[in-house]
Amino acid sequence: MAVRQKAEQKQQTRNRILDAAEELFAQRGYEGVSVRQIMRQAGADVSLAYYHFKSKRDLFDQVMLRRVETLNDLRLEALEAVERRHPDDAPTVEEIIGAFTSPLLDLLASEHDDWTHYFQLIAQINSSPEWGGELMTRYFDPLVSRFIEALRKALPDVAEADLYWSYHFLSGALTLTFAETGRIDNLSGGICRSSDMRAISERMPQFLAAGFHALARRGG
Amino acid sequence: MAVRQKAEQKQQTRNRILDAAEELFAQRGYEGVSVRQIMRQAGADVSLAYYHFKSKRDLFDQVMLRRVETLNDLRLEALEAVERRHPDDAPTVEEIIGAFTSPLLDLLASEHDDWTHYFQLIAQINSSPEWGGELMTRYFDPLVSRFIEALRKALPDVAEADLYWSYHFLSGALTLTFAETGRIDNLSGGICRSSDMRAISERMPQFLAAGFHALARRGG
DNA sequence: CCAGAAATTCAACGAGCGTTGAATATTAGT
DNA sequence: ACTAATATTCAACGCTCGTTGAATTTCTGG
Repeated sequence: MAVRQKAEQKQQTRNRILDAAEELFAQRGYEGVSVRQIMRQAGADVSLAYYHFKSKRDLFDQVMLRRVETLNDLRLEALEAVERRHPDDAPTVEEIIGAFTSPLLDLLASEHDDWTHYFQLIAQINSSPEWGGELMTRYFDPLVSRFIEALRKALPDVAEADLYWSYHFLSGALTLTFAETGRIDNLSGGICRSSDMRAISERMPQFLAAGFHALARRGG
Repeated sequence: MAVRQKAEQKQQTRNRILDAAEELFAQRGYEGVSVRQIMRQAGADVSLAYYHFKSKRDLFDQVMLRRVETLNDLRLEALEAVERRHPDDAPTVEEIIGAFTSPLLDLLASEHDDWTHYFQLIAQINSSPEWGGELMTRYFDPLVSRFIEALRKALPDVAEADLYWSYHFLSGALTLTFAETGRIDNLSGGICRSSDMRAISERMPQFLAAGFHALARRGG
């Protein structure tokens, strides 16, 4: 039964290319990596990249798209689970932020595939003027708006501007943390490790929820 | 009196090159910009770059170095001013964070030169695995350690790990905010603007100080 | 088993890259 | 005014870049 063998192989190659591209883009950025380097790492000929993808830029977009739906679905699911646990009242800010962050931690702990490089890539995109505004908006806006709506319910008296700025600070803390640059390892002299997801999940939602409440008090 | 004319002109050219490099590196990253593009924007010949600087990488390092001392001095000065106002007790967390952030706002408001691109560049460096760990440590570690020391005094019962993680979240929020990617403009539909420094200075220290206190309560 | 499709390789293009050494214009010291 | 030092330009090097079209191997359907 060698049926469907070719199509499977094609997907497999395509994924090997995407894996290599994801890792290298995450490490050195879009412009810092050549198609030749990607294909060398993928163990395939240069021109094969242009059989599977339209251009270098298209390859980059497909790297982004491959995982974004999974991520958004998991986050939405986590938020809905939290809301189901509160049929009458609103969930707490900390619970909502937990639903936003814990899927990232779960994915990093997954055995099937490695999300490390994907999160590093998003971190770089997010703080780049060239890509940050547009790409992040395109891929994450609907989901983020959904979370902000939930946060608005949890903080009924918060001013709109305070809500968006709070989310912005959250976004910065989140992306730097998952960028895993090793900065905190250096700075703390080894007390903290970038890769210590347990330490992060125990602290980040608490830290950020307190920030949200502090700004919400401003308006009320 | 045309004395010293040549040396002045040299500094002027050098600064034109640094200005162009700073802006382009900030927009498209180190690898995304060629020496030729920089020199075109500076209005000078390509090879002049190699008269003033050893290499592209050296040019990049000098872009970093040109402003880092000014920035670190202002921040240290702001911290010491805050401490002078508290001869007996410790300053509050919010005051310390204010000393860390307000120099950035002051510099952005300065008329003499434009710090926008420098902060954008640092934001990208900070969240890049390639540069983030090492470069940030090299340029900012002594100053940051000094601030962490002040924060430790303001939060006497805080655990070391909580302190470093809190600073890490602060660093993420800060760098994304000064990256001015326009993300918050898109997301908020115009309610918030990346360039609204007043809105930032009114909110960021408060938000972050609340986070520090929340984690400090964990240990105590 | 054979034809046609599909996946992969080979070879090359024009362009831009970082960098250099020699030539030239400009200024400084005497 | 002349010379030496300095600042800037010109021309080119070898290399890698993104991309393409044709050749070739590998699999599929009848």
